[in-house]
Amino acid sequence: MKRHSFHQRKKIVYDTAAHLFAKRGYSGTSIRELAQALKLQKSSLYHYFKSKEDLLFKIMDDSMTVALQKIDSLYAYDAPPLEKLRDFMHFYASFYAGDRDRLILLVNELDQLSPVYRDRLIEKERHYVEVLKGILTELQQQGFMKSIPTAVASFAFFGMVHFTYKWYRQDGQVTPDQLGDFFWDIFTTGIFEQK
Amino acid sequence: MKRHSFHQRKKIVYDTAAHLFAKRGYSGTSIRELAQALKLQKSSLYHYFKSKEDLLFKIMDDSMTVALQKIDSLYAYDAPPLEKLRDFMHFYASFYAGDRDRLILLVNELDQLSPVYRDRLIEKERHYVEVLKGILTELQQQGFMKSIPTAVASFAFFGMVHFTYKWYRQDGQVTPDQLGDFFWDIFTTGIFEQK
DNA sequence: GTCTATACTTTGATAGAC
DNA sequence: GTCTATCAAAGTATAGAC
Repeated sequence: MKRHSFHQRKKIVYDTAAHLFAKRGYSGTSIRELAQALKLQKSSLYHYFKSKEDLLFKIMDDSMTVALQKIDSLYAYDAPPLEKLRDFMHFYASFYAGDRDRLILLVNELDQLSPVYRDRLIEKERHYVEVLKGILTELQQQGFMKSIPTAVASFAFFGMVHFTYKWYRQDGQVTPDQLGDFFWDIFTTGIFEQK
Repeated sequence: MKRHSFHQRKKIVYDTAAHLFAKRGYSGTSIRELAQALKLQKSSLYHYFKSKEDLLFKIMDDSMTVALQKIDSLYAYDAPPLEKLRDFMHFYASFYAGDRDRLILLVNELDQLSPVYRDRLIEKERHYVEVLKGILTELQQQGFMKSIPTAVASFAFFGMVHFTYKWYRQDGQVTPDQLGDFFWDIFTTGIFEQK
């Protein structure tokens, strides 16, 4: 560890923690185990975070912040809603296919945080949903979309994407980009053959 | 508690455990907390299960067994694949909308079990997936379905349904049956307006 | 920054009286 | 079947030397 800079070491600590938390759960992972994985003593870890909860929060917050920045940058320009939807889906599907550990934490471990921390993340989470709902509303107003509630449709989409961590493997036959294509296809026109 | 039969008491214990495990996670819930919720002493609980892990396993196994029985009974008769798909989706969507706690455990806590227990459940889980993949394969052979990989389509569906625990509330505006309709609609023909 | 040593709490589980 | 009492192990976190 000493061969790296503080920032590099910190990243290793956080990545390793994210990996263990994702694999065995936040509550199911002890500081001891994290220390063993890093070949450090428990006490040494507290140089990189002030508590276990603080560690989880920072991992999750960083991940959401990065994702939100990219999503927002997708909308700096004014595109037609159909194009926005396609971009959103491809970005979202591939972003988390590329960082499975973080996806797992964001989906599963939010409730492990105490209210103060949790509320700050829920607000960001809401932002994701609102972006998609906004696009769908636009699509409906322009007559492109069925009259399904935008909330139901949004959560159907997030369900498809978030669930990928249970089965999708990046080293398999389907690339993240293809995955985005499949999801786009299913979500917009369904699995049935068009007549 | 004493006013009920052993079977009734046991059900209360297991339901309460399922609720706590779902809410705060298996690792995040202590036997102490469960005892408090039931107004019993910790030690008294061990009359109903032999270990915490045993408790989790039994809750999950019971739930999967019931679901599998119902799913299999849906296929005792020979229906066209289109009808099977519709039945499967409606059953699945409404079954777990009605027992949110169990759904959460099945989706989230499988990895908390040691291999011996886990493997038995994974086998049952595989059965769910195989049923749906089988239906989709039939649909493809008969030319009703696009050439999307059946695995991707299956997991897209399970993602939509499993994710409901994050947002769907039975006391809201959408009934479980309507939810099944919406999912059917999205999954088969997508959110876009048909031309 | 990392170590040793330690404080203190909470954990799952058992023994044995009633 | 529920209780009191108790245990060993594991949990998070801190103090202070180097």
